[in-house]
Amino acid sequence: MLQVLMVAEKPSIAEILANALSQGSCHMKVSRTSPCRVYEFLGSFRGQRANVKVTSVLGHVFSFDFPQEYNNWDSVEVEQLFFAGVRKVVAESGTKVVKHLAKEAAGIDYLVLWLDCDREGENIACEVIACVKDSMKSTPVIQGDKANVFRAKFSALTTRDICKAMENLTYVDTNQAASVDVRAEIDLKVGVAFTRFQTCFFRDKFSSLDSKLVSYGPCQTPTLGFCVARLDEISKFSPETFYFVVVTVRKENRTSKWYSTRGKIFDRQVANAIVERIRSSSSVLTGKIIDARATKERRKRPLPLNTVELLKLASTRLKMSPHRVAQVAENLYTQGLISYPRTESSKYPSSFDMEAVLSELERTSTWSPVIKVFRKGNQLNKARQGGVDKGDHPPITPVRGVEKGSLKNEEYERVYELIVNCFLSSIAEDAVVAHQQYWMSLNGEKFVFSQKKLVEPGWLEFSRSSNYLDSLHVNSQIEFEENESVADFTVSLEEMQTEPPEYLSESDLVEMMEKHGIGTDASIPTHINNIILREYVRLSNERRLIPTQLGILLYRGYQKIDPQLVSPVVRSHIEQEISQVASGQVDAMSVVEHCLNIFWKKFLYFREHIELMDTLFQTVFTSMHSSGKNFSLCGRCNRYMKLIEEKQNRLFCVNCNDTFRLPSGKFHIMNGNRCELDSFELVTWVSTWGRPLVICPKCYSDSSSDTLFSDPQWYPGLGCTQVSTCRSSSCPWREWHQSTIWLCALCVQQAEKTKPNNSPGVVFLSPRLSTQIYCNRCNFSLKFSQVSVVQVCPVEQTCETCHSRKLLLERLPNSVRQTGCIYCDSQFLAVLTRDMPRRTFRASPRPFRTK
DNA sequence: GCAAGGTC
Repeated sequence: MLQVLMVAEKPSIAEILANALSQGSCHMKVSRTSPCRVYEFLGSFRGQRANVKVTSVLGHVFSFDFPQEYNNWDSVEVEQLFFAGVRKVVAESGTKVVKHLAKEAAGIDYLVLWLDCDREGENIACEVIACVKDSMKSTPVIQGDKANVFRAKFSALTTRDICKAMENLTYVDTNQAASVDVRAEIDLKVGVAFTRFQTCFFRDKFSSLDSKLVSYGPCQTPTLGFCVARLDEISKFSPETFYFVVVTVRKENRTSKWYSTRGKIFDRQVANAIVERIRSSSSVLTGKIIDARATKERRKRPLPLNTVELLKLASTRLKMSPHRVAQVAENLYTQGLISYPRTESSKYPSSFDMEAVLSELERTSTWSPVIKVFRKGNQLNKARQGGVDKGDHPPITPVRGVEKGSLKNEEYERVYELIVNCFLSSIAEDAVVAHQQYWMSLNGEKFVFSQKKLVEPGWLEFSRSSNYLDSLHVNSQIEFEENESVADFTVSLEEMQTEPPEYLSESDLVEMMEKHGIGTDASIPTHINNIILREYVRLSNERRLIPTQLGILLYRGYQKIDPQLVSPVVRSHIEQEISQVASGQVDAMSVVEHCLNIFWKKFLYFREHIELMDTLFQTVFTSMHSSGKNFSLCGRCNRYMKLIEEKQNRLFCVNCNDTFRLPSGKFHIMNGNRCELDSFELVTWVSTWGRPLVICPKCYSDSSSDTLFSDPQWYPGLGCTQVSTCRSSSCPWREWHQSTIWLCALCVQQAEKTKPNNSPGVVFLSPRLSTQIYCNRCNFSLKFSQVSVVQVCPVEQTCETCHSRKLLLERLPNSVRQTGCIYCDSQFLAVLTRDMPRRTFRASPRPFRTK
């Protein structure tokens, strides 16, 4: 019997496929180790009996990365990244998948690939082939008569569509797959190179720039660009005052507002003159209706829904972030309730069965009244002209009818409802609005009054943009007749101001990104999220994107150096080149080389002119040179270094132009005590949680970056006195280290309970008052009573049970000497009492020095 | 530590 393996892009689709293809007769193979489920059934393949297995991957199995040696930021020249040979590595989510596929493909005759029908899908298809090539019965052949690897292309997860795809198997499109690799390599190299360079350049330069990463990306940066460009429009705007001459008419207890046909008047004097002229009329003033006109206006029904439109609508109407909407829609899709939610098409294919969707909805009690209304008022229209069929997937529509309240939560309900409403709107009749207008002449001035009324609601009945609908539901129209005289009115001036454009809304941004080809419909939400996370923009309560200072500076900097870097045009250009690879017109290698060559040159230019951006940063972010106060002495040049107290505390030597990172907390100067190793002046560090400790800024800075918390020799807070980095035996502060005992039991207990990442403090014997023990992190503190001399025994004499260092005591009054462990020896515990008051310590503070 | 693209 033939052995056939089918692979989908995600587990949920594998399940749907298996059920559809086996008519529900498949069974799930249970395996704890597999990352993805496997379904099995007996069926047929190409006319033969076959044992069919259906499983999946979890998106991409591989991703591109630099070889290990390129990962060191300090040793790799950034420019070299452009010439590095990148390799495909197993992606984090793919580690188990590789083995899983190889195992399931053992001995199969045929492989059928059911990945999503886009370029990424073709690329993943190739990844799957790479994983199974050594397991299949014979070498994979992906084309021609001898092919044993096929591609199934489906556009909806209905049984009908799935079976149709099965009957029309095609081949993997390697050109499309290659185009994805091209994009990946270019994005990786360009993004990483610019990001590393910018980050390193600015990080240690500006004290108040506490962002760790100053990233650049071919998608995220142009996205930021859109937001700042709008800010520019807003700041360039200068408001203007304008006036309307208004006549308020009362008739049968109702008022109507009539506007002068002159429209906006920007000159106040002119506007006043007009009002005065009417008011000062010598005769009794009456107006006369000189014209009445009724017209009808068609409001076209919306186009069928695609992803971008869904993201926009959900942001404006449901106030949901694009990121969240994408997640919810994806879920509705995998539950089989809506069609594939990532599509660019806004035109139903000719085969699309609207009636089937309608009757599916009609089966539910929630939607059946709505469908009834629909059938009564609407012909089953073909959707409006003007949509495009991108050939990927059909527009987003409901697939199954769902009762209200049966979905996971409110968000799901609302997104589903939006999709149903959009579907109904798209196939309903156009709406018709009656437009009634009257003209009146008053002392030579002409005024117009207009009112609208919804005559045929059409699609508006299903659209939830109720604001618009409400505005049309006027109680009743006010009517006038031609030649009618109007006597009861007042004339006034209405003052208004032109308004600046608003910050970009999420919905606007999504639209602009789509228009310029920035990101895919699946990744647009991620990019928006990204620039928020990096603090280049922030999201206002009205879901508008407001650039931050950092975002603005970056944008302006790129504009000064190379405006193309923030321009969407570059991305579009790359996309075009890639499309040529996808269609097989150009080979992948030459496009990679061509594009990287361009960006390499851009990089060199950018690096050469970075001071243009630097100047901008200097105006806003405080430079190290001008901030901070003179503090302790540099061990190299013996001049004062500046202490900069920000999120990340630092000491900066203006003379050596070097930065030393300090832990968080407060610092005091020590009177001239120097580190024996590097001559840097020692400082006292008072952390927010514990006791003061002495540290050497240089030793700390050097050690803190590469020391692991798991190293028992290093616990933050141990200060200069810790063993692993300080090799000086004559340093007087080594005494501190010599008095350390072991980890604080209370901290350890606490860490086990709550935050395992927080390393515990260390208990040590007070060097000043040798009858006290305290922890440098928590407020744990002990005091000896009836003991005269206490010392910490040498390192070699540790407790066999708990590894803490033993203490030497001399008991009063007989001066009996004994050694033991404070944690394990009961006789020790007897002379220890808990020392409640928390002591504070200060190492001879003195006034700050000045230059 | 860094991109963008899948999906979890």
